[in-house]
Parts: sequence; C-alpha cells; structure tokens
Amino acid sequence: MTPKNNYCYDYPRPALTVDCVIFGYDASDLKILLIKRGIEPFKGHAALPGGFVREHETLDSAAKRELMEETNVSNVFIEQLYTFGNPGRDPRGRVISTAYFALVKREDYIVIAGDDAAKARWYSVGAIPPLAFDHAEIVEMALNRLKGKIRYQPVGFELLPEKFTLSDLQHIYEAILQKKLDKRNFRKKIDKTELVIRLNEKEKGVAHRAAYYYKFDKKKYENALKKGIYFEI
Amino acid sequence: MTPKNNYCYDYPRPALTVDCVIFGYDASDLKILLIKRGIEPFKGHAALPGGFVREHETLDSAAKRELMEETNVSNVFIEQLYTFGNPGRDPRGRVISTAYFALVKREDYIVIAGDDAAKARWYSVGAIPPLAFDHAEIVEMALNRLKGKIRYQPVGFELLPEKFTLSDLQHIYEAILQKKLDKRNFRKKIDKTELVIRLNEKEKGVAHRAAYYYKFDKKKYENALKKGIYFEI
DNA sequence: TATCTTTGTGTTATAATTACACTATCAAAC
DNA sequence: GTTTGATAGTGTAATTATAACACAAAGATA
Repeated sequence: MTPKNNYCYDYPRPALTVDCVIFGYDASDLKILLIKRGIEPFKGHAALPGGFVREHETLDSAAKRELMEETNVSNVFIEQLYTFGNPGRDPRGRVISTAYFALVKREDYIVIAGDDAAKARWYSVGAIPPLAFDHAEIVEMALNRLKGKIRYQPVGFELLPEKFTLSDLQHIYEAILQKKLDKRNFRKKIDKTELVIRLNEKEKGVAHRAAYYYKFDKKKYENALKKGIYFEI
Repeated sequence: MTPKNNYCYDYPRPALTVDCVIFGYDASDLKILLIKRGIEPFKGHAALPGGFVREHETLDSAAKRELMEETNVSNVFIEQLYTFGNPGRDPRGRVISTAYFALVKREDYIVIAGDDAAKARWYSVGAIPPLAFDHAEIVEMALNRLKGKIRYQPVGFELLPEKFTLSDLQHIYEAILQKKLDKRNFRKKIDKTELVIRLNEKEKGVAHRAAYYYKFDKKKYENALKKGIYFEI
C-alpha cells in the first residue's frame, strides 16, 4: 500500500478519494445516507461515506466498494457525478474526490454491526445537517443531477422494491422534481412507457394502505434501450 | 513544484491531469481540436490537449489554462465532463485525468506560433484519427454529453460568432444530433425561445451566401435562467 | 442581366399536455 | 360485521406542441 508511481514528471501528487451520495426512498420521503465522522477534521460532523482509492482499483470499483461497505447492497444504480479538487477542500492537504451517486432500494439495505455502519443514518433531503468538507456542495449537485436525469431515464424504479404502488412511484417523482403532479396525468405517462405492469392477482396492500402492486419490467427497458428508444417520463 | 502533501495516510498518489475536448464549428461541420504528441508514449499520435494540474490550481482553472494555451481564447463555455482513472490508462504509471469539454467560437481562435499550437489541428467529428491513451473514449463521451445538453440548453450559440445565420445554427444542431431537421419547424422552435433576434439592417452576407444575420440575446437568456425558465429547443 | 444558391414563410393533421371530481377498495376501529 | 377514514383508480375536453410538406424572394457571382 505504499505510494508507487513511475511517472516521469515531478508534479503534485494529490490523495485520491471517492465519496458516495446514496439515495434511498422511505415513508414518502427521499433520503440520503450520511455517516458521522469519528476523527478530525470535522470530527462529529455528518459526512458522505467515502474513502481512498486503492492502488489497483478503478474509480468505479472504489465507489462500489465504499457503497458495499456502507450499505451491504450490491447490484445497484451507481454513476459518477463530478470531481471536486479545489486546493483547500481538505485541511490536511490536497485531496481530489470523485463523487458518485447511487440509488438503493431500502429493502436491500442491511444495517451492519461494524464500526462504519453503526455511524450511518438516513436523512431526508429536506433536512440535511451541516456537512464536513465541501460535501454540502456535492449533495446539492447530486440532487440536481437526479432531477435532470429522472426526466428522461426511469431511475425512480431503482429506489423502489420489486413490487410497488404507483402512488409510491409518483411520490418519488414529486420528491425529486419538487412539485406536485396530477395523479391521472402521471399514470397516463407511466402507461405510455409500457415499462410498468400491474400485477394480476390482487395482493394485499402494505400496512395502512389500500393498493394494488405494480412491477417494473426491466427486461423490456433494456431491450428498448438497445433499440435506441428514448424515454421521457 | 515539488510534491507536497501533509495527508496523514499513506495511499497511492496518482498524478493529476486535465484533458480538454474543444469543439468548434466551421464550414457546416462540427470539429474538435487535437494536438500531435511530440513525446512517448504515443509519440506522433493525435491526442486531446491537456496537462498537469498545478499545485495551487483548481481543476477548473487548470482546464481553462490548458484551453487558453492551446487556443488563446478565454471567456468560453467550459464544463467538467468526467474523470478517467483506470489503472493502466497511462503506461507510465497511475494518472487520473479529469476531462473538460469546451465550446469555442472559431472566429476567436488564434493560431499561436509557439510549440504547442503549431501541432494543433481541427478534425471533423466524423473523421477523428486514432487517439492516444483512452482519449477516444473521452471524445465519445463528450459528443454524447453535447448531444444531451443541446436538447435543453442553447449551447449551439457558443459555437457561433456574434452574428450568424439561422441556417448555420441549424447545421450545428444537425451535426450534434446527427439527424436532418425541418427548416420551418426548427425556426418555429427558435422563435419560441425568444432568444434570437433578427438584425434590423440587412447586412451583407458571408461570401457565397445569401443571408440575413441573427443575434443571440445572451442577457435575455441569463434573465430567463434566473427566473428558472427551462429551455427545450 | 442571367443563373445559381440560400433564405424565408403557412397550413393542416396528428399527438401530447393540462386541468379537473368522483367512486371503489381496503384496513382499522368500534 | 359495520362504520369510518384513507388511498387507489378512472375519463374527457380544451389547449398546445409536433411533424410533414413546396415555392417564391433575395443575394452572389459570372
């Protein structure tokens, strides 16, 4: 794990980290997962989960590893967001951080007994505490990216369990876009995509809810992508 | 210029560079600016202009500096694209590169007599030669980003001189979106944005062209942005 | 002044968007 | 098991956006 680099020029060598903005949806609310820092600087502050990129690791796999360590979920939507590298963003020296954002299904999320996860907590995006480093800026950018993305990619499903109600899906759209949507028009649009199927058997609703369940047809989506179909929801 | 870093952990310290995908528009063609590498590795290959991030420099200012060195233009549209950090992308050792993409007005571009610029050349996006490192991947991503962006942000104007013909603007859209557009429908859409004004006096056309000139109303655009108006063109 | 190239313009059919109110179903409390 | 409260589910009409289509006017050049 010692630094090794054959590069012939003698330029600054910053430390390289990844930080993850992990979104989840729960109780009609869009949330992000934050940890409480155990060490200085910013000891006690909330911060994005993240860590150093290892020697033989791609940025993507470093981000996936951090996500896995924190949430114990794999096979989730994860995408590079932006790279933050202002000198002075970390008081200890120059640290470049490539931020990722991930969408996880809360049902898959497992609380780990270990050090890291014990400090992790979900916060509603409307009530995020002051964050360490430049993490507030990172979160803001992630929210904007998500807002832009949901217009043309059906990312809402990544936050829901396999079976869900259309109202839940609508709530996600409302939480991300920050505006109320008309129920019938929303359903019309979802119908149009043909990506959501209503389950045949009437299943029992969730607690305190009267609801049918729906399912996202991921195969249909992937086939449509191959044909180059462009989704606007 | 010696590496300096007080970071308390002992992790790999990659070298950090920026690479710029510089777009220009000329002769009804979308082009990018490439340099010819003078040193190994990939000596003689075409590559994206770029270089090391300096010690007290932000990523943005490193990208702007590289752009300035290469094209001698400032005050242009430039935006971070993506960060490439696979181990092995540079045979000399671990190099992280944050890619930027820029849109320049060809009229502002000045050929510099010095080393760097003498090796620079514009290539049509349809005829890009084999590139050094993973630069082909970077260019591809920049093209896709531009394609996505032009749908909701009037970036086409960044590639045109102050006064332009609507046909030129349409050609840019066609080059970026890679499809033919209907002239009357295109003009209807442009009219709807109210961002383009036809110049009062009929000005002489460019050589071999019969044309009126139009102008992009940047102030109107910025005011609209402040009001939160969302442009789809 | 003739010729060639490019500009500029309107209508109609189809599709998408918006706005809007009531009944049916389920779950829980009594 | 009946009542009550909460949520799910449904259609239509007016407006707006999109797509398809052809020819005359203006400028540049020879």
